[in-house]
Amino acid sequence: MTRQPTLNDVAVAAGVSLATASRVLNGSDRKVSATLHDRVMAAAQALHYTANAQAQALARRSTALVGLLLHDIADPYFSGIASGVLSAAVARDLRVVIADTGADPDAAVAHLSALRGERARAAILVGSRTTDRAGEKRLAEAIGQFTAAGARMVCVGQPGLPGDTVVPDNRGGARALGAHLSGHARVAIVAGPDRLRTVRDRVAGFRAGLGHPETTLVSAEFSRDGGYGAAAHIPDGTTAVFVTSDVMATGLCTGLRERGLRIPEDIAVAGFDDIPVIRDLHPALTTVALPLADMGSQALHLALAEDGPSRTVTIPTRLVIRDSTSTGS
Amino acid sequence: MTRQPTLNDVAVAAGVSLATASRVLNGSDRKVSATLHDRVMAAAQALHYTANAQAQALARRSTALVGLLLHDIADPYFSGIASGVLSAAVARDLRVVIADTGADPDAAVAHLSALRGERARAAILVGSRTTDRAGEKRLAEAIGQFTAAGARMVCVGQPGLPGDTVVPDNRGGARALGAHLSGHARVAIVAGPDRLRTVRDRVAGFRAGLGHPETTLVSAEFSRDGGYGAAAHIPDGTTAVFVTSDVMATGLCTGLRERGLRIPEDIAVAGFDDIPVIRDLHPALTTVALPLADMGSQALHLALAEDGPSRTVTIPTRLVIRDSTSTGS
DNA sequence: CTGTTAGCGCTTTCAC
DNA sequence: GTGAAAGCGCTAACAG
Repeated sequence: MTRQPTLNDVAVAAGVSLATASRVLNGSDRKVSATLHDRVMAAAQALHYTANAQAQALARRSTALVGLLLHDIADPYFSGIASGVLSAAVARDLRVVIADTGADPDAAVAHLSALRGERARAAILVGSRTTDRAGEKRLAEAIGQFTAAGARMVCVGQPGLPGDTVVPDNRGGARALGAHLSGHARVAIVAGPDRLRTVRDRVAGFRAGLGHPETTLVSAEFSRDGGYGAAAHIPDGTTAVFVTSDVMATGLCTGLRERGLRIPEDIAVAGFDDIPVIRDLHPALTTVALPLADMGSQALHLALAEDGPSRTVTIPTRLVIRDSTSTGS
Repeated sequence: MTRQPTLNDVAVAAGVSLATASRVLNGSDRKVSATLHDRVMAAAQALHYTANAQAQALARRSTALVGLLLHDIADPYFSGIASGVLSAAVARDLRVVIADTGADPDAAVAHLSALRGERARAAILVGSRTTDRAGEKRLAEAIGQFTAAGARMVCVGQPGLPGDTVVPDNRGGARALGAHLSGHARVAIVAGPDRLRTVRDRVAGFRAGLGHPETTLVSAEFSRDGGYGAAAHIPDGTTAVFVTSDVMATGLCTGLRERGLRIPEDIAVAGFDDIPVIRDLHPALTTVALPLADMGSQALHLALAEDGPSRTVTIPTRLVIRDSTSTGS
């Protein structure tokens, strides 16, 4: 546990001033003679010098930190987006501070405050789902304080909050899927919480594409278990189900199967998002594909904007028909 | 984009000294009179003051940062562990800087160096799989420099590197699975890269439990596609396959099915890890269960140790028999 | 109990 | 081209 070498140590070892050492080691436009440059580099190398990021941040009044707030990193939807954020971040030499917000809206508020303390350049909030109006308001307020400090806020998949937004074309994608299933007479929808704009858009789009009203609407948690539980509420005779997310659909399929229903012979099932694993379900799941990693990268790019007004990036979707609806249409 | 209020701003607003403001706002054991305390709190509240984490770190010579380095956050094995790390971190008021290391061993080296610059308290490295000896050596060296600075290093699922270690009982778990499949005469193993100790332990344990040699050993990438591709190399007549990870097994099942094989009637399949989604495969996959989130929390706890020698935590495993091997045994 | 003051390690004018 | 010195915002002795 030796003390980390400081820039001063390097300067002394190289026989130059602090300023010179700083100029050669940490990108400055000022010129330094080749001789001194090499001496400093050699000294830094020998001492295994690494600049103290905190001290730099303090002196420079800026950091390379970006916050990534997501509902649950273990959920493939979120980890897919996170993956895109991480790869874009490393390409831009940014560091990512990550946190799960879970079901608690105030968790996001708390993390936003921490990020403000860390002087993060930006924060990316992915699909925080808040249960209460009051919580949502506190969140909006926290975002306001965060951006007031000069930081950038990007929300992914959840429009309506201040800041930049990356949203899929939920309505359009769902409409295409509805059209795909429009041949079915008895259609059920398993929807996540109605308060979520995402859910509403997907349901509305699906209905528009279907062309006739669904026979059943089941509301459930936006999780695998939510979908699993919803299986019990699908009426006999239903021939197709649209589920507002793949994660839910995955659970639903298991639940339907336990009821003795065959997919797609007895009942077709389609989801939304295109998380990787659904092509390995049996049958593989029809879905509306989202470029998850790409959404993450785009969010990071928005996060880098120096200033300017809020922008919204709409992500196009793509209908992917697989075996879970093969007898449909 | 107003300037963030500083502690000095708060002190002035409250009419107290910098020191007093510091004492009430940022936990000190020193006592402050109730009057001043309240005045400071009120001022801080009014200004939306949040301490500059960098300045604190510099003055305190310590941070609340922990690094989390994983192969690929989009892989459910890693995101499961990450989830445990995050929940343990938030409970201890630690911040997590995350990065994917991918296939490149030097990515881990680079991130470790960045973490050193950030004066992170500890780093958790999850299953970095390096291809070359030289890279591994550079990694060990980077870990050496990291810990020399007084930071703690924890490796998860990958013994052999300096620092603390969290490893599952791969051998024991695989042995139980081998015993479960010992009734099969023609057994194949689909193994990840042989250079990985994890893979070797799982293969060795499985063989010990099986009690007789397997008929085929297929080597593949430690990924879904690796497993998928391996399906082509399973000889006809094989009645059971052990795959060294669930992610690979997931791909393998799809590949086998495309060959027209029924699971488990024609061929039983078993994996390892118990990632959440495998219970929703059809048939649900038999596996050796690992408490992924728990492993992550344990890693974080090891990361918090003040000092002392390296420790190793062995994680017990549990055989979970599901339908993919139901005709086996 | 409260205030003064010297740093923490680095960047950045401003002189030389 | 190089160096001296003044901070960046906060903590922690050290005096009162």
